[in-house]
Amino acid sequence: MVSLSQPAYSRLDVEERRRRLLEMGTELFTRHSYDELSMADIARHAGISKGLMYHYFPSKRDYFVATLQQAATELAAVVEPSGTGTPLEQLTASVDAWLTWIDANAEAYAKLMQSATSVGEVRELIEGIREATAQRILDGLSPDSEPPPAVRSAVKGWLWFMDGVLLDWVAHRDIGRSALRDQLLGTLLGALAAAAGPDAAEISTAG
Amino acid sequence: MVSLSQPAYSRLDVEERRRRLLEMGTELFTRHSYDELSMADIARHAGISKGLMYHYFPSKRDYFVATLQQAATELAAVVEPSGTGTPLEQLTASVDAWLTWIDANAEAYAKLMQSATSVGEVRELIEGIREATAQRILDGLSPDSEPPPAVRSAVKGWLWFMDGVLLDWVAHRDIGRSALRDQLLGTLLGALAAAAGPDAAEISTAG
DNA sequence: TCGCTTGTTGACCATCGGTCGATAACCGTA
DNA sequence: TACGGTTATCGACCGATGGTCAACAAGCGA
Repeated sequence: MVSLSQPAYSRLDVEERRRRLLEMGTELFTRHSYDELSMADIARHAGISKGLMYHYFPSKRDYFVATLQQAATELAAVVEPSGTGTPLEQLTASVDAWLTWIDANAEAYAKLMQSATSVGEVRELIEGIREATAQRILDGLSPDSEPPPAVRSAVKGWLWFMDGVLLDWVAHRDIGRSALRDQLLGTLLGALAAAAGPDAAEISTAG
Repeated sequence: MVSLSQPAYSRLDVEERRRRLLEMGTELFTRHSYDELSMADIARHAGISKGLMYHYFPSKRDYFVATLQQAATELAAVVEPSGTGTPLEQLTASVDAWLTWIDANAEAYAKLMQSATSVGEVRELIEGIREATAQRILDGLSPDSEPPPAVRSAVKGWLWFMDGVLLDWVAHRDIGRSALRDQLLGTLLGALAAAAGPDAAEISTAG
């Protein structure tokens, strides 16, 4: 009477299990915030024991970050400049791709930005992206020389500007995508002009 | 032998105790991050029991937010526009005051921004400040009419720009305060120009 | 000196992230 | 079909944390 014909659980291939857990995680974490979910919750939701979660992911944070990795790499590929055209053209294309992606994944983007609230790793991840992007832009501006502090500051700040505008955008949705792209790029030029000093303000509009 | 002449603890007036706890908190939280400190730690540091902490503050988050309140109101008063002069002059003064405050409290500012990482309430607090500030600026731009989406977006994004630039500033400290102020204001003008459309870019430099 | 008010304590609880030895499902082999 | 080894999986357990609460006692007024 004790032994049932059906096994108490089914063994899955490691990669298969891992894949399922990640898939489920991406969905769970877009619906609930990081600390709304306990590992016990997640495990229960997956129909496995909590211990097994830790067999596949060393920590809750690791699990969370891993669920973002997929979207992150996909996103990085999209924004990656083509390598052809002037730096400004490349940047325009990148921003355009970036906006298109967010347009389609607004919820995920907002959730990501908000999740920086709970998970320090995400903040570092975002900060890392900003840093790398800033470096690319600065390289495009002056490939060889060290940029003046004001220019570095302007580019860095502009990336914050983008996130602020984009969060506003996904919240309101009352601006066209191409108009927004032009506005973003225009602001970068304005910021660079301001960085060059008030006397040089006409530089940005002259070119 | 059991009873000592000295009492085991001393009773303090409620407001006095609360004041001390807040004062100690502001100092503790600028040295350690939110989740580096447990309530037990804090209580031990204050020489009281953990239970008493919860007698004065309903939760750890509440305690944390309360410690920020003091600095936040002080800061709001500093940045509050004088009410005299043109909107641009008022804004200039506000930014200047803002930079001066950060110059003196760089550590606290960076810590605050970073602590948004751990405590959702702080993020909401910052977001609330941005919202209110944006409204003030928009009122200064066009007191009566609803601003166009692009303008609202530009102002909102500029406030993010500020935080990005300021974090960069406190990290590097390689820009003069007045130069930075001019750069910030110049960027706002550039952002507004970009919001008005690429054709109207000369507006910002014409004035 | 007594008794009341209430600031204060310390034991206690649920939950969380995380660990680990035991168990049993599945596969290769005979 | 039975067996044995591999290892995916379980579930009991741990220390720490945020939070609760009944009981205690410091200080004050009568």
